[in-house]
Amino acid sequence: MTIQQVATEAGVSPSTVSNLLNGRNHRMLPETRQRIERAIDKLGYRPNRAARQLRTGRNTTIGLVVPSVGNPFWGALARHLESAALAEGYHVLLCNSERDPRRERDYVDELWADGVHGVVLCSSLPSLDHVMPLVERGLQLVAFDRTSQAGDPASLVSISVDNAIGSQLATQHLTDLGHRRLAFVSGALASVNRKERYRGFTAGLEQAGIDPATSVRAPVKGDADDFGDVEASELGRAAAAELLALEEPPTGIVAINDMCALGVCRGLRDGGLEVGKDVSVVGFDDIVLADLYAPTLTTVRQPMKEMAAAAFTQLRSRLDDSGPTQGQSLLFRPELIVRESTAPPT
Amino acid sequence: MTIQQVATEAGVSPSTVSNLLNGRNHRMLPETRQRIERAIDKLGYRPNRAARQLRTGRNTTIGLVVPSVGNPFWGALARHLESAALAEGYHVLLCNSERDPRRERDYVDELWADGVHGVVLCSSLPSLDHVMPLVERGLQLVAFDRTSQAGDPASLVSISVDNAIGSQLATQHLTDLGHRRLAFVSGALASVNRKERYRGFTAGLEQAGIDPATSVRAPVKGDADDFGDVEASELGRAAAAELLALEEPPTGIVAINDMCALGVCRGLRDGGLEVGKDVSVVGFDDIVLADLYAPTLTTVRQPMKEMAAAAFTQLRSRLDDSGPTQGQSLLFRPELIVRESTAPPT
DNA sequence: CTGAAAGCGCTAACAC
DNA sequence: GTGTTAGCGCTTTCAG
Repeated sequence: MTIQQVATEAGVSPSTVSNLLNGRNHRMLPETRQRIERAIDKLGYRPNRAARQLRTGRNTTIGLVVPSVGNPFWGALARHLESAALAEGYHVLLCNSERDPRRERDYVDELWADGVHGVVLCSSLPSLDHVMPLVERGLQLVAFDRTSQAGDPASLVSISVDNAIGSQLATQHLTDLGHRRLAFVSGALASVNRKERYRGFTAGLEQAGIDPATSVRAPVKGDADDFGDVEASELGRAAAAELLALEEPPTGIVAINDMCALGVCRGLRDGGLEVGKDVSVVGFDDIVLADLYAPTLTTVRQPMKEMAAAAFTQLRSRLDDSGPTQGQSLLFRPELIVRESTAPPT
Repeated sequence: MTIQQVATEAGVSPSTVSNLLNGRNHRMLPETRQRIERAIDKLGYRPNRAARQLRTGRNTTIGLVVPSVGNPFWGALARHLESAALAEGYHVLLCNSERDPRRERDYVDELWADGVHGVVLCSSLPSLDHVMPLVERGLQLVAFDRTSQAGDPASLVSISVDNAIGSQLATQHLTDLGHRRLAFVSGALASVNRKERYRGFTAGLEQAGIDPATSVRAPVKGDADDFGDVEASELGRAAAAELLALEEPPTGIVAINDMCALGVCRGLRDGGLEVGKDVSVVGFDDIVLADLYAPTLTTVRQPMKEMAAAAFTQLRSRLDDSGPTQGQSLLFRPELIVRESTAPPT
């Protein structure tokens, strides 16, 4: 089923069919157009993308590289980005880096080799050097959940929630409730957003007149290898056990994200404590499960839908050349969602 | 960066480079080979996939169409399938149908138009008629989580857990504990696997000498529109409310999947009941969260990793022409995982 | 063992 | 308005 056959069927030349296919339909008689459309329908013709791409160097696929589809947060991003893309006739190629820098780079390379010119990269890495060569050759990059850094490519778009504010809100919520002994639970602070969340935590403490030095960041050990997402829950659980073993366990815990928070809750329960009573826990992300859990989880919501839509819009306008070529940062406002997992200390 | 430039650099012809690229390297002197490899490295050459595909009609991408990446169960499938594919140099293009039959068909069409010849389809639909035209043209299809049906294409591979046995195990577990008033909570029984799970439920009841007519399938209303996955939890929650309003509420509940079960637990809690004490709940899938929830969720585990690996292996061998062309069904054995959400009735 | 040549399906100048 | 033409980068006979 080629454009040639359609042309023959419609009694026109391939280029006329091509013109129609590419929206240059003012260039032909309405009746010609009709004939071509009928031929297309009759033959069930679909343009061959490989040929089209070979010719134009363009395509309508964008890449999405996420740390882990095992975490519903990233699943939600995928859904929303896909919806936005689909509505404009774009496709999304989803890649799962498992927070492995090599895999991340390999995927971006692969995407580029596949002719994908726009990628939404949810990178855990502080530096984007590993993808710079491609950016220099024209790859359009949107960094998601990672604010701009000094060494970033000039054309980079960054889309992120304000992580520092988010976890400061979380922390402040706990101090407002009267908690004084707080802990921050995370894996390695190996990514930009994690560092910022930690910064928000300490800022929140200081604001409440608590010396950050007296608070705990757990787990203290194992910072190097505990960076996963599915593992986030296991990590939270283990961290909770560690915290409970302290002389003066914290009464309030800020977790790096909801999966981790859920693990923390599990760990506290292992230790015989009741979350939302003996200990308060705050998460980050507001995944669907936060509202299902027992107790329901107080957390910091990221406006995912808006962020995903922005990511697509930015990418699209740059792929079109219709947008600015200058980089920019979009920082979204996080929102504290208070539920049952937090309460005044007993 | 074309094959021509590599050829020039290495002082050979493009076809020799192509031969090397395609594993026909016995056809050349070792030193020629060396020269070419050096040239490739030096120039950082990567074959253009579009061109290659245009020429050969083949590619190394497989499609995965899932009902919803918002459900961690499908996220887990994506991860495992991707791992298996990656190890063999294949890519996975993930598509999210949101259980919309039209979207499902459109995606399969799109994939085919993109030159994808193999698709893992997690279809909710009893009939695969909508993709038959493509199968007739050579699309290799693996149906996941959907057992073979009478009208299916002869070449179809089906990979699924034995759903009937799974939910029979779940039901039996409840009856063994002494429960006599049971309910089955699901959205519309619109898919093959859901029907089977329901069948397993009734089989389990009969085996325990309970008349299925006295048990409840909830929700009774709204069967048409409540077929989603993220919504599964909301549905479970609403269903629980309905059940509690009955004169004699069930003491044991079998849910269609874990997300739904989590919603049920939430709904029971809304009603002031304690799961694993006042009421027992069993899920299906064994998502990561089943073991995090409070109480931890008794559920039926699907051997996801093995199933995903099988899906890829089957697809691959058929794309290679190295496998059988006959269809086949692979039914995996589910496993009951007993946790805290089930206990004898009080 | 290596090279020359044809063409996959499409698009975009450029003619007419 | 519509057709002609020249490739995009690659693979694969078929010659040498």
